[in-house]
Amino acid sequence: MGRGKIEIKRIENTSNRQVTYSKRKNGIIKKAKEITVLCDANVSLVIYGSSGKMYEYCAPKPSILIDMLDKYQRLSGNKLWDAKHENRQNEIDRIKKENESMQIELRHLKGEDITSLTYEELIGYEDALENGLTNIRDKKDEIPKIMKKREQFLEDENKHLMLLVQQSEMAAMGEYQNHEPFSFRVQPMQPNLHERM
Amino acid sequence: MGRGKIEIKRIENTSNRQVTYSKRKNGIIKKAKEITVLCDANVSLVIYGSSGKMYEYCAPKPSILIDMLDKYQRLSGNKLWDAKHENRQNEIDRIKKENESMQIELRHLKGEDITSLTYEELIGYEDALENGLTNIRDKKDEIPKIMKKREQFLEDENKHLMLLVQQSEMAAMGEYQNHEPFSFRVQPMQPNLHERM
DNA sequence: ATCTATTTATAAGC
DNA sequence: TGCTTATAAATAGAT
Repeated sequence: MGRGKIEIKRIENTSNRQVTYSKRKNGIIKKAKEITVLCDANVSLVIYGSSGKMYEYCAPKPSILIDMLDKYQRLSGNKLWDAKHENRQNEIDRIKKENESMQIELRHLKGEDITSLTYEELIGYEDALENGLTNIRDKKDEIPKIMKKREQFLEDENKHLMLLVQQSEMAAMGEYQNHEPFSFRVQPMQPNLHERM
Repeated sequence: MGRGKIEIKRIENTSNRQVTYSKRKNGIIKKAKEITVLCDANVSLVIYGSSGKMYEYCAPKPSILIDMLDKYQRLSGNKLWDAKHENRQNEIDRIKKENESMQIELRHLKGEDITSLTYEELIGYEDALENGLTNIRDKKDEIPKIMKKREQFLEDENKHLMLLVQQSEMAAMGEYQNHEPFSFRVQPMQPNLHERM
């Protein structure tokens, strides 16, 4: 419809294509709006020109779009975002299962809900608990030793500092006598000593 | 465009509205296809007539609808299904966190990764493990008792069955002599005895 | 963008 | 629905 008839095939001339795109896009949007009011239909319309990021959209209300598409999915059987969701749902299911089994294991280790366990399972848990207990106790027993060591270091550090203080005082007295500047820094011998045990 | 001009407002006559809907729907779809070919644009189009469940859809390929809408979301800032997804994502995050902390706890209970634990935490785990161990051992120790009990029952049952067998044999001999039918069923005394311990 | 000659879409009728 | 046709709308090409 226009000065000349055109074939329905890609318009090769770029600027022509752009112009036609723009005109027809408006036309479609207009039609969409018209059918919406004339026949109280719901229309969702999204158009992208190849020429970039332009898009247009039209519906009775934007907020309905999602509902329309939902409906579309249900009626057509075509999956839109459901496909995307499935993965997530699978992930959720998987994690939930993992979660549940861990919860059960934790409860069992705490000696809860063990009525249904077999003798073999009980032995397994017993071993695990004994093992854990051994490890925890070993670690726990290490700590007093570390503390003792630390105490020793602190004592040594104290002595060292005392010495430095004495030197400092002597130096200050010397400076007072000689009017010569003299300074130094107090450095801990064990800089990492205060880290967590 | 037609024999007469019409105002763009709801067509009150129902059958007229239906006809117009149908015609214009086809028109829009045609236009959508045309612009797709002419300007290599992407068009998604979903239409619902109020009159029911009818819908139509058009795009270069159905499969890209989802991508188009994704793009639309990103470009327009309008959230379509993202809103729906957010909930799920939150759920995943929440569960994952839960999962992780359980995993850590399990490892700690097994005596792994305990280097960073404080003395107090170690004591906590020690208590928990001792407690669990007590419970598990109690349960474990119960089992031989139950087995003994079960044995006893089985022995009793055996005796009972022996008796019945004897009676049966005697009855059979009687039947042989009297030619009178005589039957009964052997029932266990403890029907639930074979359940899991 | 704006203008028109033309093509297209479609309202009304059957 | 489908077909027809007079007419309204859309738009291709030019400005």
